[in-house]
Amino acid sequence: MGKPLTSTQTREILPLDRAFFVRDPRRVARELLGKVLVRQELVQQDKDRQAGGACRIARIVEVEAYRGEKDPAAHAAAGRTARNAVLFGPPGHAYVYFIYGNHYCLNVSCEPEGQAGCVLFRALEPLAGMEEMARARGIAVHSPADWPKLTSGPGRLAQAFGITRARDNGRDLTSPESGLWIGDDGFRRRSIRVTPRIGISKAQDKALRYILAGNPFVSGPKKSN
DNA sequence: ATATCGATTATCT
DNA sequence: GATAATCGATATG
Repeated sequence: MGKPLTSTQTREILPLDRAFFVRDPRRVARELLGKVLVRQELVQQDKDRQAGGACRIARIVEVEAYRGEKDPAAHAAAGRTARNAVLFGPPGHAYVYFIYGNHYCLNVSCEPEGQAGCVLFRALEPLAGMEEMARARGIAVHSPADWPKLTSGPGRLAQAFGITRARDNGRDLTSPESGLWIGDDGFRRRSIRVTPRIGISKAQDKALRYILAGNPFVSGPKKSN
């Protein structure tokens, strides 16, 4: 691709703390742009936690905010159920749901416990572990031009990171110990764009989709980027 | 480039 | 029984 991508340099990644997620999901969504999602299994070795297995890292470039019971398009709109219970629990945890009989989608819970706001991950820019992502996706990747097929779209990124409801629903995304977490690698984003959400049938007028302007990994029709 | 459609199942009415 | 925060394939301009 001829376009400038966000940095792929390897630097220390610091996990986000719980307080980051104790805010309105619109604010959390905006702040999550430019952060990274990490899948890194940790194994017990002697008395230390060691990194084990392939490490997958990707930058968050597109998210949507869902506003709990105030939001007709949110899964929590009708109150707490068995499916959405995580949304009403503590902030910073993974809410994973299964959709269209085919795909998983990843969200992170926001706001204080008892309030059900969340942020949906819609697209990522792969930074490391692309071979592992391709294997998880079941596709061949021949060049960087194929990378968007790994993580552009909520179903795709979940599959690339091996995320399922059975495995990851309720996982604490603030701790590297959990093997799936969100961190800050020092990247400083430039402009952000806000648009209506994609793929919903209710509350379509509200602008609650946040993207890194011009990033080639953002999903959906080009005009919405 | 845009449009339409089928797949496939957990969840809720 | 209907629906759904999607994807990939196919058709058409």
